[in-house]
Amino acid sequence: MQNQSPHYEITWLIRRLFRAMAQLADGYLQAHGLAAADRAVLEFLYPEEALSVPEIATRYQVSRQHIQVTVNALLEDGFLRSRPNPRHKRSSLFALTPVGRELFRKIRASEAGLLDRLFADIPTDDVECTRRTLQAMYFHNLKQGEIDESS
Amino acid sequence: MQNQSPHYEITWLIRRLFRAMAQLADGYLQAHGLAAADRAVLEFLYPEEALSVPEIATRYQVSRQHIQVTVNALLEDGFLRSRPNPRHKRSSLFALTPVGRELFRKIRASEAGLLDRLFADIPTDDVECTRRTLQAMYFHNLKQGEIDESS
DNA sequence: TCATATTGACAATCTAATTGTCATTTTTTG
DNA sequence: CAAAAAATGACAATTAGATTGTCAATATGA
Repeated sequence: MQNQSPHYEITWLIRRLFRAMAQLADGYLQAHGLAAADRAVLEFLYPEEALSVPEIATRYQVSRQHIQVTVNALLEDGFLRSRPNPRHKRSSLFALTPVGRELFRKIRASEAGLLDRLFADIPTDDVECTRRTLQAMYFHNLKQGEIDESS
Repeated sequence: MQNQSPHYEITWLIRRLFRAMAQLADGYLQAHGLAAADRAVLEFLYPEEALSVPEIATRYQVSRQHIQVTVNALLEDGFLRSRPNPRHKRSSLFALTPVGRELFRKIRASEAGLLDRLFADIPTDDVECTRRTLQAMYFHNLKQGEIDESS
């Protein structure tokens, strides 16, 4: 895989890194009894923003039904609370409870150790350059993929 | 998602880029009647290397049974051919047929247009820096994840 | 108001993958 | 060389994570 174009190599590496990261992530997510979709929902709500089920589904690019189930379970477990949606009377907004916020904080702490190892030998400048580049790719990519997020 | 640590942001972007890329990939893969695993097998065999089913499974980090099914189907479709394995008499090696090679070449051509758009506005230096960084992350990551590939 | 769209709930289905099992080699080791 | 251990291919059952379809109950907007 070495002698390909740099563009191709980067996408190849993104695929492999995603799989490797997902595999590592499974470990600590399972320890908390969570699935990847649960983590994604918590992540979307970790900023102050409260979102409705359809909004989360749109951002995560999955069906609203899937997120509905995920959110209902997180609600049941006390990680989320709902409050009225000023924009839509039937579809309430969801936000993290203190417990839910603490849970996501713990998940992030678990990840931190892995991240440190993953980036151990990478110079700071390269990290920043990579961050900037991937961000440009992502938002460029998204525009052609007909999404309009702003966060 | 902006005010996180750069490390965290990079992994966040990798997750999002993977999903966005996978979604785009589905389009042209389906057009060729292929699934992601098919593409992965073709990709592993696109270099001259001929591999056995267990070897491919190890590299792709999935169960050998899964790759067995995939390889059998690709063989049936005439994209792969088998030849004796000098290292193991029962487990034959697989390589691309000319048709299979041409198929993967076409897939890569379909991807090329998407890649160009994805990297359209990224300076060459940034591309190279990102490639180098992700590669370091991947191989660092893999070592701790008990894999020992050499390609 | 009335037509259209959205939402939540639930069921059925789908896909990609894992795990389990078994007979058949193959390899290793005593 | 013989016996034990491991690897392989085939097949079945199961799982996880998601989609799609449907429907009744609201909401929204012309």
